[in-house]
Amino acid sequence: MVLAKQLGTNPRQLAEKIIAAIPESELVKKIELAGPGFINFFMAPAAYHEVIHAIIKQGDNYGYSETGKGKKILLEYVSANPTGPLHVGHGRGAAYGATLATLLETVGYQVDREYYVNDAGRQMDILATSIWLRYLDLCGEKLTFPTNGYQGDYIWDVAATLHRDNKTAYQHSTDTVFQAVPDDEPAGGDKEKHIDGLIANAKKLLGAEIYRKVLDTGLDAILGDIRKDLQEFGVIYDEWFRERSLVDSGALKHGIERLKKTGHTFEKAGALWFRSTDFGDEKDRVLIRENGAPTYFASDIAYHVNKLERGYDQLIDIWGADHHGYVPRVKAVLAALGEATEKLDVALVQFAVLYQNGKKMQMSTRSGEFVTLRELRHEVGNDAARFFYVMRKSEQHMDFDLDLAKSQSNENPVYYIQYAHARICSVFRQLKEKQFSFDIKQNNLDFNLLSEDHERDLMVTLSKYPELIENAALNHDPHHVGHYLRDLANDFHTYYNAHTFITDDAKIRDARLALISTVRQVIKNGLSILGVSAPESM
RNA sequence: GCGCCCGUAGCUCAGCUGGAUAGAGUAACCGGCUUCGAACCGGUUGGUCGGGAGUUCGAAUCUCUCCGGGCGCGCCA
Repeated sequence: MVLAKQLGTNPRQLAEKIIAAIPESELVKKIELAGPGFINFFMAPAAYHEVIHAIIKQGDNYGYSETGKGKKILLEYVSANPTGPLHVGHGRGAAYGATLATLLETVGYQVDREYYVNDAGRQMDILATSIWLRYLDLCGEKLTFPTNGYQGDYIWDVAATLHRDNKTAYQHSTDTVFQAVPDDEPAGGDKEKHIDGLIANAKKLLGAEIYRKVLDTGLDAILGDIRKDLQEFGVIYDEWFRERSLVDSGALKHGIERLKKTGHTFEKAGALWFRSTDFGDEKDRVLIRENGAPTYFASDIAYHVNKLERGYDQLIDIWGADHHGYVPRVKAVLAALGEATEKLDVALVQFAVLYQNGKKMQMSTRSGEFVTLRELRHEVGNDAARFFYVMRKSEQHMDFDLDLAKSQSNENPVYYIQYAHARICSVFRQLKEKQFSFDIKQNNLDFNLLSEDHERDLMVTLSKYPELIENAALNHDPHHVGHYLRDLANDFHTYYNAHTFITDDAKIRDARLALISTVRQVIKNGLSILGVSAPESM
């Protein structure tokens, strides 16, 4: 139909010519012209049998390909600020990134997984100060906690550790701590100026060394918690890249220098700027502030330069959708450096909007109001959480009903798929109990006996798996895998209810057992990509 | 105000590189267990694909515009 236009003929006539030109094949029973110009191929049964042989032969590797062979990808994901525990919003990026990484490996890419740790900058100062103020409270000081401080309970935990290990060694009177600090918002002041004043006093009173110790106590505790959380969620990393290391290694300076050499930087009002508008950004961006401190953007430039210099063919960043406005300026950096901007692919993951008791929940690390990823995992289990997250297209806004997730976990299609797997395992257990035996490797299996419609449907679905994986990987769309597995499980359950596998006819029995064992294999392979277990019973 | 993302069945979502009567789950109703696990299966009901215009032989899919929702527009990160 596409060609017809170019050839100036109508689609049906062209289709007839094409059909006439197609050579005969044993695998094709007949070819038909249909509708506005479709060509339908009716396959001979033997064509479907190929897939069973392929799955038996390839086993765990069925679905693998070498499309990306020799190509290296760096995938950076989650990278949440280490200022508090991961919440359910981060879980989506974690599940998406982990699944995408596995998918890309499945189609042959070499993938390195990386977490960028923002352990420098103002957020860290606010964290350290928040901890110290809670510590002072534990020392018996009476004080009003700043509006802009981190108010979560985990801050108390860190403060308690600090107090236990150091007693009152870092105590200062509330008067001196709040000396010359501008009023907080509730008192009619500016909350930003208020917290900045407290930070300045903390640094002055504690001295650089102790201040750093307070900060690191918090950073280590929180980052350690994040690592453990992700690990338990089956989300792994090859590298935890520290923002601080950019300064220590000179990479920050190096990144700025490289950008300077392109001639797209300039100085204005005592600051160093990047003329990102040369490359389509909305406005120019500051690299080095008037006070000499580099911006977060400067660090990020250095980080991306570093990534590029490590020799990757492709960089993938997974960010929360709230950072979408940041994409043009990072792309502008690549353009300025003469790199192809397509080399960096930023995947924006939309927020999960949480509902509890039918009401929308607002989450904020700062205010301490959030549902943690850990709570969710403990409530619904890792498998259900992983599957639920990755069932939705990443750029789709997602409604997450916590009550539903907790109370009726059977709503999650993951159980439907796992059940199919467990059911097949159960059939093989039954087989043993009934004193039958089955060897998948026997060479006298006769798949011509698989003549039922349900069996053909199953074989067709199974044969689509490798192509599905390829598409899901290359389009960065892991959600296709979940939907496919649901369809496969549905084909199986339908088959199961319609026919008996363990029959007295050994030939039919063996053929059917071979078929369902390939179904089990594909379910296992697919769930494995999603980071979900394939239980033998449930 | 400008920019990006989203809008498909009562609800939660697929389908979007243009193709045949728009699909699942769930909810509602009907039916199926003496037989390999009923956490299952079959069926019925349910849709102006947000509205409008355009391109095309053909539009949920591409373009424009409007409406509705989310997010972003710092010498914060």
